[in-house]
Amino acid sequence: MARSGSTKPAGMPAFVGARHDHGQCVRTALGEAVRLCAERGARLTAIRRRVLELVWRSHEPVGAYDLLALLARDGRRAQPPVVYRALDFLRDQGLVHRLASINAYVGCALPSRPHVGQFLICRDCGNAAEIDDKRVTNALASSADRLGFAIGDVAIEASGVCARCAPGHGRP
Amino acid sequence: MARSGSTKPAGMPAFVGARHDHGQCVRTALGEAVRLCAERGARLTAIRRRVLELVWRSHEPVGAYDLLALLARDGRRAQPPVVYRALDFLRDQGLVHRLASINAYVGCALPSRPHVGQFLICRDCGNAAEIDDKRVTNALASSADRLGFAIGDVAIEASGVCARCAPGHGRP
DNA sequence: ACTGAAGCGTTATAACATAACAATTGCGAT
DNA sequence: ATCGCAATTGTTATGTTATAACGCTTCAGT
Repeated sequence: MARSGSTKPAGMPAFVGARHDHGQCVRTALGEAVRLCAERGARLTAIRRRVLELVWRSHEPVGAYDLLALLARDGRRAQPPVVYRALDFLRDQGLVHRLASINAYVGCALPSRPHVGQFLICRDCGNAAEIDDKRVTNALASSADRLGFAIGDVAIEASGVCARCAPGHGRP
Repeated sequence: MARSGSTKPAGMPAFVGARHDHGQCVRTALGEAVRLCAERGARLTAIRRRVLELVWRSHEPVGAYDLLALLARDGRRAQPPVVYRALDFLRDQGLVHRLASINAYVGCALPSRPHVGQFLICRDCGNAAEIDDKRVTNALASSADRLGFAIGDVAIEASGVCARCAPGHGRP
């Protein structure tokens, strides 16, 4: 969260506050997505864009079938493959991450450069914060290296309780 | 693998060789399990023990439904909850880890003390190596700490290609 | 032996994901 | 402009993983 009370800086803060300007999060994310896709010649079609918007509805990771239900509210009667394909595209573009430990998807806070997502997932509020601690990835890479293991994809996910939800922290 | 060609030391090597004495792995793992459960007053019942044995059939993580099929070969006509309950127990006891990224289960190489499992999963041979690099967990803990996030469970899983399966490495 | 708790068997269903193929759309080359 | 190819989307069906719920059995302590 933005514990300092500051508004969102350029890099998404780890845990956003309850009253952060989420519209700004969404605008930034969508803007970046449009820009990056254009740059790459990737087609951010209507449904892909819509799924990305829906993923960004909040900082709480959302399940594929939840997205399906949300699309249904739009009047679309989409089937599972529609959502999974959109998610695949968005993941390929680095716009969305999948959290394997909870089978859910979350918008990427740092889509412009490739990185290994590290997530802190609050069991209470459900929010997920993406961090990018190079010490973690470097250490893992070095261990793998020593074993001659060539790393492809990495999933680093910690579940626990965020500061805002910690006992003793009066809910702000 | 046991790159040095040594036999299995006290701590399981990261990637075991093709010709390692797997019987020894199993005996050690089962022995430890019996000892730890006795120590804790936890009941390693027949089915739990059998599931643990089956998980230890190889170093390749195994799916719950695969275990079900293996149990069926024993003549048991077990239903999914039977396997999941056994796995839950074994996980509670730290005897088995779940790999969220591939929905599979693997025997714990270091069951006697609690630890955060870190896994390298080979896409080619399917084997999973458990490592325990404190730099990784310390770095993650420190990042979480700085955010006031209290870590509960952690999943760290890297998929890639192990040394034995690497191109250019004549299969031994 | 009695009893309460833990474990197990069983049925049913929930939740997550993909295969396969048809229909449509976008888009460059002619 | 329109042809033809490739990418995208629609749709049906099914596969895979996991859990809820409830009754019966077994075990340990008294």
